[in-house]
Amino acid sequence: MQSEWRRNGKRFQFVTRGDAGVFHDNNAMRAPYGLEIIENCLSCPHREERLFCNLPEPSVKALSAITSSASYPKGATLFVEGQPARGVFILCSGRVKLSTSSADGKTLILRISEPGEVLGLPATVTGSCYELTADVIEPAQANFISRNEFLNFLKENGEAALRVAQQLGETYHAAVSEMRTIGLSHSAGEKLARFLLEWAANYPEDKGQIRIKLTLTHEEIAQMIGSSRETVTRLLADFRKKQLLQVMGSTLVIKNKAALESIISG
Amino acid sequence: MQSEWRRNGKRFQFVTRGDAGVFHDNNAMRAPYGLEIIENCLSCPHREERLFCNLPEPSVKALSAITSSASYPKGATLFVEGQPARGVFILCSGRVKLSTSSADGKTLILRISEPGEVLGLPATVTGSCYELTADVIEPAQANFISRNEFLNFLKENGEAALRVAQQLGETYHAAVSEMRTIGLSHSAGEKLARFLLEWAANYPEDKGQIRIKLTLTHEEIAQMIGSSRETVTRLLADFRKKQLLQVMGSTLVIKNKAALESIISG
DNA sequence: TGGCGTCCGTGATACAAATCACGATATGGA
DNA sequence: TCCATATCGTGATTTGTATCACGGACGCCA
Repeated sequence: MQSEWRRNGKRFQFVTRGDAGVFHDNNAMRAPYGLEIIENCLSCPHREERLFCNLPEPSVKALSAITSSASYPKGATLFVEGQPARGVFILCSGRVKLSTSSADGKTLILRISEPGEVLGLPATVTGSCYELTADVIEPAQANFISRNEFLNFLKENGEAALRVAQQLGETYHAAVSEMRTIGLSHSAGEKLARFLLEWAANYPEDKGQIRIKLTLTHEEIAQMIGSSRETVTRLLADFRKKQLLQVMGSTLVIKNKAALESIISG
Repeated sequence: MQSEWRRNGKRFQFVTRGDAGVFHDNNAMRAPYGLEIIENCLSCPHREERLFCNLPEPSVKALSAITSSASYPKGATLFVEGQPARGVFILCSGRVKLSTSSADGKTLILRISEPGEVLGLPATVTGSCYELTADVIEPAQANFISRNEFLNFLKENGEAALRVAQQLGETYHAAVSEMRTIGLSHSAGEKLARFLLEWAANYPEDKGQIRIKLTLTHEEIAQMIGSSRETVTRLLADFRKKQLLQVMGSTLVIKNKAALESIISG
């Protein structure tokens, strides 16, 4: 199995060993991203955390038998939009960017996946093509399960199938949420405020202030809210000037949550 | 069970008989939308079409035992965004608009549901709140299954759970597709072209021409592509002037599909 | 150490599209 | 049939923000 892809004007080549593939950029004169099969792991720290927590013991064993773990460096690509679904990736560590892009190179990021999430699930269960591209933005370790084995497993384990349905429901929920920030805003400022508040929802609040970690470039933020890099820069500067937030490296402190919320109300 | 909601400045009251509820607008001085339990139907024409086609016979029986059918007039609301999920609606006939709206009344339509689709599925399986509002735009008949009974059914019927997962995957796919039209376009014209082509994908092509039925107001189209009513009117007029399409009442003929596609690309 | 690539900051400019405002048509219920 | 309401069509105006252009800061590697 070997094929080529184009994305953002760069040429990509698909390299696979076993079933878990990884893409590398042929234009960059570097060694191909290493793909290292670590083990048939039973002990991923997130194995039981979300998708298959508390499954009956036989199911867990059956699952681990078909799972293979691999690690991916920053910049690696788990799968590409439009490519027939090979299977699912259960993210154990690191972070992965899920995006789609148009013919002219514009990119829309739908989601930054955290450890514990399952990537490629919708396409795998429906048997269609991956609808998004998954790029590693922080060195990641992931468990791969091929489509056939995964579907067979689900057929045998009704409980797991229900879990999968739930995970899909949550994924959909997140997508709708993302659509709201992009589609219901009158201005870019509103979009950015919505984005920051949603991002902050995962962090604890301490008397009106929230410290959040935002390891994204302005460019990437722009791609998440559907605006340009420059406006993101300007808006962040603006928010800082208005004492709404504070930036120290990759950590961002929301100083005035209420004011941010009032931006999205009008 | 009785409660009130606010949406777009109007007051709604929730009326339920059995488990299938319907909302009506108290400001309109009309009789409440009728909710008429027709039968515990085994014979919905779409029962077997999508979600539960070819299930083993006992499963079908179990399903029909917990299903109740009702009909809803135009303007009725099956469920409202933010309301705890009561169950799923399997649409037998008619069409339903799925939307979300912001505090200031702006509305984003995510999808127009056709017969055979299952509404409220994501929220029901995850046990959260409906993330969208479902309004009937063409008189509809739908089968309702309450959350508890539906989940129990899924636990007992692994095959059905898998089917549900697939349906959810397709729903997600459609959502991503919608995001692309809204998020990846540079201009409103591009969005409209994307929307029309996607809509036309369900209709047969006859030597470059496609006749599609588009029973949506300009306002609604605007809410689907995230722009204003006026620009939709202007753009449609523009497209007609350029011989890209032709409008006769609620049917729309795409005369030059290639040209529409070229709008998207550049 | 010097070069190179990526990322951030900021000005000037142009243009698309939201908004406002109004009239013309359709539509549907009493 | 007639009136009320929804929907459409179009002009004038204004504003937000994409885009272009450039310079500076920083990290990385030869």
